[in-house]
Amino acid sequence: MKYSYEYPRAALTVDCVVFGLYEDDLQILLIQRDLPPFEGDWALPGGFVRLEETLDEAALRELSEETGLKNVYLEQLYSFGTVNRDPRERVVTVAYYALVNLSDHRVQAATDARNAAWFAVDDIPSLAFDHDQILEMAHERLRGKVRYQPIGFELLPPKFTLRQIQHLYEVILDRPLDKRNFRKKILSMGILIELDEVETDVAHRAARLYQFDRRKYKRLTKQGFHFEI
Amino acid sequence: MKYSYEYPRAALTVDCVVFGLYEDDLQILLIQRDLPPFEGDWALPGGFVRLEETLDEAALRELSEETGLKNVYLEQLYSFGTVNRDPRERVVTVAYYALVNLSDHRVQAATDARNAAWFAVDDIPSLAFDHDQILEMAHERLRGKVRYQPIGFELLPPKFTLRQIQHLYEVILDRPLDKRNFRKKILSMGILIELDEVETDVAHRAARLYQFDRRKYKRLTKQGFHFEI
DNA sequence: TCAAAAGTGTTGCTGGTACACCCATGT
DNA sequence: ACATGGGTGTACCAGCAACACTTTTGA
Repeated sequence: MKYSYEYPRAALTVDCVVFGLYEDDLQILLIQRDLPPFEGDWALPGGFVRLEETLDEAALRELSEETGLKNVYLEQLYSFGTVNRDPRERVVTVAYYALVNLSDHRVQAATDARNAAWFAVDDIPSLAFDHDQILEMAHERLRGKVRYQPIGFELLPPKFTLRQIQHLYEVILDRPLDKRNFRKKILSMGILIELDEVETDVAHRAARLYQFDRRKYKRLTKQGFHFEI
Repeated sequence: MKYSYEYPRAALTVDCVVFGLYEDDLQILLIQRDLPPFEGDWALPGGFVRLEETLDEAALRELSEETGLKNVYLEQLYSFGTVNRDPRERVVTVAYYALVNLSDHRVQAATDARNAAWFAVDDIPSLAFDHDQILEMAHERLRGKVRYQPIGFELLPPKFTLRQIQHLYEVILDRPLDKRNFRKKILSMGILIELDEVETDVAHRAARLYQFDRRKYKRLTKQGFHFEI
């Protein structure tokens, strides 16, 4: 009890909704709490903001500490400040969402190490605090933003097939897309690099691999190009 | 100095970017600071969050206290938490933006009472703290959101002409729109109520007045309708 | 040879854009 | 009568949606 202030202060935390794509599911990463309140319940990874770090830094640090994840796409979502969202005292949280590529196996291993687990977004246990609400908003934001910003690529490995991107959009937008129209559209944007490689270890015709061309995307954007699915 | 905690805590504030439309300009409301730091500089209205109020409540309270504004459209923008954004100590701010209807003359009067003033967004003095950056983000958000959510009406009086809406969009989007196409589009959405009234006190043919039909908009939205200019 | 997914074009329709003149009203 | 903005329709074009079959590959 060494830090005193003239007026009472809320505690400040960050929480992260981490999305990953695993086979046919959009998943999120949860941590099982080992302390009250909500002991044993699942919660979003997160923790207190330190005085010497920015909000973004706090979110990245907590992610790394609690889940081992690094180099993820991270974006601020919203700040939640209901008076009684934490039963102990007033806590305001700045929520973030992150997109990670699950097919990178090191990521999987890193998260296995702790009391963290992946859950399909449409099969989530009830969460601690107001984390259900945070998750809901993050999911909505992802569904919205994925359509007009090329953030979907963050959920895929660096080299991917057209089928994989289409599948990603189908899972996130929760509706089927026409194969030919989808290919026509995404290729016509000119933001994919067609590689001289095909996928391996598949029991059928191997599909061509592509890469997202970030430089070209930025260049086009400056010229008024607008990504949209 | 009566409130002590085990770990140091950042102070938490809210700040509001208040937009209004006045003739040919999109304007924002600023407060002149009468205390250091940045004494005499212009800043966004805002202040400390109290423990017994939510973030939204804090923003509404500060707006009311500092500018007299009530019943405004308010939406959370982003939280700013750079370590040294306030030279005194660590302060994290949750920024909001508000849209007000300036033609309501009581609003004008209320804001005249204090050291507050309206500035055209493209002629803003340099602001205290990181408020330039907050303003920039709010402006961007407004430009983006006005196109796919019917928030523009918040800047107009309850009864308005088609010319006024079009002008609003031209000012915010900063480009001219075709009169016939604009009218066709906005009327075809079916979210305007055509009144049996026309504007008064104009030195030419009076234009018909319309009202935004919130109920109908909500109904249509539930049926999958998507507003877009 | 079978199973599985890759890859590929055309047509119709919808909705956006471009564009100019007459009308109503107040001064 | 004139100045000012109100109000209106059409033609073209681009881009979206719907739709099915052949090819490649590994098992």
